[in-house]
Amino acid sequence: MAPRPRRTDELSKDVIVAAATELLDEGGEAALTFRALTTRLSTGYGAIYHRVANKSDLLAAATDAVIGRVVTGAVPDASPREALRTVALGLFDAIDEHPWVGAQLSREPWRPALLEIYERIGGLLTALGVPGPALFDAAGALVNYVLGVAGQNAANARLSAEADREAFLGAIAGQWARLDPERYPFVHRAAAQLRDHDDREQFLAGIDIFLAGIATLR
Amino acid sequence: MAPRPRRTDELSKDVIVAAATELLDEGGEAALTFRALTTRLSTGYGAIYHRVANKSDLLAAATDAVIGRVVTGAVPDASPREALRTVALGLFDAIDEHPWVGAQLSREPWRPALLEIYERIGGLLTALGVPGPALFDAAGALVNYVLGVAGQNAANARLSAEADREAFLGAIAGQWARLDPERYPFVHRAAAQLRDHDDREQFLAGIDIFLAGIATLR
DNA sequence: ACGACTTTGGATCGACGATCCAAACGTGCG
DNA sequence: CGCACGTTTGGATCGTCGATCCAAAGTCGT
Repeated sequence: MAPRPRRTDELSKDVIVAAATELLDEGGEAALTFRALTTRLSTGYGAIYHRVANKSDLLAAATDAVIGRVVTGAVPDASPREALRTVALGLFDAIDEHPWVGAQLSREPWRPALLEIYERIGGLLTALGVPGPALFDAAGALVNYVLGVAGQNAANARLSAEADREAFLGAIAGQWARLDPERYPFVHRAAAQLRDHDDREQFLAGIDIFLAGIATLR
Repeated sequence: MAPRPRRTDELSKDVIVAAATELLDEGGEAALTFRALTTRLSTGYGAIYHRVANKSDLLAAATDAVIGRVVTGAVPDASPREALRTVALGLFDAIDEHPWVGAQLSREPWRPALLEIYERIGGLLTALGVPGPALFDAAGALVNYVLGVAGQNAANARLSAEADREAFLGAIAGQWARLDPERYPFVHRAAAQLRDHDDREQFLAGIDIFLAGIATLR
C-alpha cells in the first residue's frame, strides 16, 4: 500500500464550519455536500464526521455563526424604534449575503440562532413600551415577518445563481403584466412596481407598517 | 419474458398529484419519493415522468391545488377587514393541514400558488382603502408575514411527525425557562406563554397588528 | 389487419448522506 | 528510549434517492 498523506494541522469544527459557509455562499445549499467538503479541506469523511454529527448539525452550526455575528453587534444608543430598524436591517443584510440562512431558520426554529433573534427583538420591543401581554404576540409577528422575507430572499438567491437576477425579475414582471387584468387586477397593476422595486426598502416599509401597528397596542 | 400486467385506466396528472398529496400529508416531504409513488399507484417510473417533469414540478402542482382550493373559496360579503381575516385564517388552516405547502411557497414563490395569494390579498387591501403607492408594500408585508408563519408551522409539523408535539413544545419551553434570566430576559419570560399559546390565535393577533399598521397608511 | 404513435414498467445510472474500519499519529508509561 | 493504547484521519462501501432510457403493451386511424 502506498503511504497516505495526512494533514498536520488539527481539523477543528470552526474550520469545517467556515469551509461549509464558503461552499454555501458560493453555490447555495445544493453545493454543500460532504464530498465537496472533503475536497476543499483535503481530507476524508471520517475527519468531518468526527467533528460534526450530520449535515443538519453542520447547517445549524453555520447558521448560528452567521446570526450570532449580527445579533451581538452593538447598536449605538438610539431610540428603541431606530434600534429595531437597525437590527432588522442587519438581519436582512446578513440573510441577503448568506441566503441559505433564511431557509435554515425556518427549517429548524428551535436552534440557538432564532432564540437570539427573539431575545433581541423582544428586548427592543420591551424598551419600546409594548405592554406585557401583547409583547409575545408582537415579537412573534415581527419575527415571522422577518422569516418570511428571509425565505423569499433565499428563493430569489437560488434563482440568481442560475440566471441573471435582474433579467429573471423582469421576466416575472412581464409575465404578471401579461395576465388578464380582469382576473388579476392587483397583480397586473403591481407588475410595474415589481420590476424596479428595492428589496431592502420594501423590507423596511414592512417593518414600519408593523411598528405602526405595534404603536396602537400601547 | 413473462407478460407484464398493465393498468387499464389512464393515469392522469390529477391522480398523480392526489397520490403525492396523500404521501406528503402522511409522512411529510421526505415521504414523497418516486418509489413510493410507483408503489401507491401500482405503476412504474415511466408513467409518472410522462405526466410530470420532475419532483419540483410535482410539488408545485400539489401546492397549486391546495392553495387554489383555499383562495377561490367564496367569502360571504363582509367588511374588507373581516374578509381579510377570513382569507388569512383559511391560508393558515390549509397550511396547518398540509404543512409541506408552507415550505414550498417559500421555495418557489414565482409559481401560480403565490400569485393567487397576492391577488387575493392585494384585492382585499384595495377594498380596505389602502392608497395606491402603499398598496404594494402593504401586500408584500402581509404576504411575507403569512409565509413566515407558514414556514414555522411546517417546521413544527416536521417535529410532530417524530414525537408528540405537546411534549416537544413543553421541552422547548422548559429549556427557555432554564435560560439565564440576565442574559435572556425576554425569552425567559416568554417561556410560560410559549407553553400554552394557541398558534391560530397568535397568527390572528399578528394579522391584527398588521391591519392596525396598515390603517395608519390611509 | 397492420403500422404509427402513445402510454407504461422497470433496469440502470450517477450522486448523495451516512457508516465503518484500518492506517497513521501522538502521548505517556515503563 | 520504545512500545502500547487511545485519538484522529482517509477512503471504501452501503442503501436510497431523482432521473434517464428503452422496449413491451396498448390504442387508434386507415
